[in-house]
Amino acid sequence: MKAKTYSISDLSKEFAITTRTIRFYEQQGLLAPSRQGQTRIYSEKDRVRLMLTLRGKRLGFSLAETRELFDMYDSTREGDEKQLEYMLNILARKRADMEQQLKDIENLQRELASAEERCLSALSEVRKREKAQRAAS
Amino acid sequence: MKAKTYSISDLSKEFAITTRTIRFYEQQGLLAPSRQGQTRIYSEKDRVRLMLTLRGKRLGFSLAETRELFDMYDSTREGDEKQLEYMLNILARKRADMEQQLKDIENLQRELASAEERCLSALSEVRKREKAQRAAS
DNA sequence: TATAAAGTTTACGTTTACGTAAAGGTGAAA
DNA sequence: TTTCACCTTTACGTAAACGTAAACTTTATA
Repeated sequence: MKAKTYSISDLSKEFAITTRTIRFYEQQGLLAPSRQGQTRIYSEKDRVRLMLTLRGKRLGFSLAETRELFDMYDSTREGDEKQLEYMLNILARKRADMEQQLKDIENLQRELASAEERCLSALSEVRKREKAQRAAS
Repeated sequence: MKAKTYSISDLSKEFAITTRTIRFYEQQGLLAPSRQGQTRIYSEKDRVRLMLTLRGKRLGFSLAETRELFDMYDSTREGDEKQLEYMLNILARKRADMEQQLKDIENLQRELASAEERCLSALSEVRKREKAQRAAS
């Protein structure tokens, strides 16, 4: 039952972020580490929340949005009807957002691939010409 | 040969953004509309760039990044070897980013779906209990 | 015991991406 | 002709997400 814990620098190293960032997330209500005296002690749950927060960032979520999702997730246990309906709405919106992002990414991937092709062929053109030039000198 | 053009408010309506935003993007070098006197005239190319800029935003690109991509795309025509190699590097990085985002989205979609399930079953629980309560009164 | 290494709080600074006036020009309709 | 509606520039304001520095405590180690 020895629950694994982490120091702030453990987490900052693992996720390649500054301790300032981690404290800031706490201040924004995203993390709630326990304390040992003054020092923050992070549980596995805190670590997961940090991961989720960072993933949220990669997906364009604001910290406030992520926090809202966390809060709702927690309050879902209480089973308030209004809350549940509200959460379902948010979930539907997020899912729509993700659908859009999927399309965006697929399109961009296609474009990046074709840009890469054009780039490579332009590059081989340049190199062919260089070679010809060297041969002629 | 009558090339279609757009006014600033045309574009602001189409994309549901303010004219301030559009002018700001121009100031950041993302758009380059021609002028008729003082008034800006947007070409189809401008419109496409605006679309791409907005998509970039949805995918977490900064305006500076998007601008860099535009600039590179344009300068690719000139076929400078260094430039081409540089662009290929950037393209590779972006593709890796997009791969990560794809994974992020797939994971989040799964989680949203399961959160929705839990939410719905919690909701039906609540309603069942309410019904029972009404019947008992 | 002193000195580094890691932790803390407080607080002002910075960048990005616009928002929000203020003050004015231009052309068409009433 | 005046009154809209739409355009312009200039410029200060702002929210989000940290960066950075100062000043201090606690713990480990030489």
